[in-house]
Amino acid sequence: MNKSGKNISQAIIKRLPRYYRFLGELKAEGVERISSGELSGMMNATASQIRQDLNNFGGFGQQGYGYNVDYLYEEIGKILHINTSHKMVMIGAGNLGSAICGYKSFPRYGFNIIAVFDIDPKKIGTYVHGIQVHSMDELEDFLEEHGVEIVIVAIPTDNAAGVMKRLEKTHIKGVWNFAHIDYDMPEGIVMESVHLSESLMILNYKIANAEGAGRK
Amino acid sequence: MNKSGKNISQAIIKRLPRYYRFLGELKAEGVERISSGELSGMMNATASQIRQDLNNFGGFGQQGYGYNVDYLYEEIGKILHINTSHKMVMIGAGNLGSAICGYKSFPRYGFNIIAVFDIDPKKIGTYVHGIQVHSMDELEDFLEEHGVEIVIVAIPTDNAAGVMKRLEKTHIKGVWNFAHIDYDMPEGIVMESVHLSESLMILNYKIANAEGAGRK
DNA sequence: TAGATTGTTAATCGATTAACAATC
DNA sequence: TAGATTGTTAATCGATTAACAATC
Repeated sequence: MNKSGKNISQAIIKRLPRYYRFLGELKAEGVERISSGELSGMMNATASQIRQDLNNFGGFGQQGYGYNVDYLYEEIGKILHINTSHKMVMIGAGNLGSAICGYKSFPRYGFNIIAVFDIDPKKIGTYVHGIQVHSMDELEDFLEEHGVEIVIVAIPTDNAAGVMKRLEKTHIKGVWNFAHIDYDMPEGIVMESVHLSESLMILNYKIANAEGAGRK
Repeated sequence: MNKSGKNISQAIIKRLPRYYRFLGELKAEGVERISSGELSGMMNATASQIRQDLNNFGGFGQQGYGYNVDYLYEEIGKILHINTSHKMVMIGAGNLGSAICGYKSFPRYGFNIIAVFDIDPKKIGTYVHGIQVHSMDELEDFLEEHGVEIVIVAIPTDNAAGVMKRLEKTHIKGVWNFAHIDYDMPEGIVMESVHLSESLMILNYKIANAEGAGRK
């Protein structure tokens, strides 16, 4: 899990994928080694924070040398459990659900959406980016049968709580939620939400309160 | 701006839209007043934090009574500058861009996407959820002419840096970015990013390291 | 008035940054 | 070896929580 069994803070977890992205870019550019100081310049973070963060998981660097890019990329990938296969299904064949089904880079990281579910009878049996749309009636059986790990929820708010209630009784491990809802999943099921409209509101706040927003 | 001109932390800003959402729900249910204690129960936050957060912007409550739901909803809406009209354009007529153009709730909050831009000549002149697709050649002129405030960027990573470079020379106020890129915008342009794949990686990490993930 | 609950100050907790000894 | 840079401990900073006087 991590170096000493100690708990990793949310703040650190959120930074891990960003480290992974930057290291991936360095790797692609053929950079062999990097110091925390150099990374800090690229990432708008202190070198100290980078070293602290990484040391929660292990001593990946070498004094006097820095970090080997390929190795560190690999190790963070392991921490994030990337490149092991993850079975997912999408609930909701609307605009957003379809768009996510079309994400080209997901399979590359081992994230495979193997089915879509929708309540609209007209959509059932059709295909979304090559993935078949099933009836919501089949949901629980399908999840069980295929050992689905992650369910993506991309449906309107009104139906969200009902779907969550169904999901909490299944053996899935995580919900990736795009509905405008908070929901307390039971222990054993993790939920990560993307609240798009909240993100837009934050942007809006920042625009209104930007340095010098009053001037000009 | 805020009560005393003091700086509002990122942590607080991120919570504001969530308060707004919960208050909107209470309002819809016809709840008239709520105490920080009750809200705290609903929102998984301490009553103390709620009162602290709100008091950065003003004394919206009343001792012995709590907060009037309608009034507080209204006030947070003002803080977030919701319900004033915001002109936006979308860059990228792909799956994600189209999906966001189809978001029904945006116009309700004053967010209006008035044009889409794409590099694909085949898409130019077509419509995405009723919004016309323009050539990228017209971008700068269009932004200037219509006084566009926010640009949504939903394009592949490869093209993102080039587009950001063009945007930083315009008079827009904010970028809502879905591309897998970080970019330092000049002062006066705010950027808020939604990194979907990072969110999925975080979910993945949490699943792997969930309490009892090792057991069963 | 008495009870409730805010607004706000003080205490605590946690996360970030700085410093430096260890070591490649 | 000397120089560089990590890993890690200590210091600082900021955010959260607790406490309570103010007041409706």
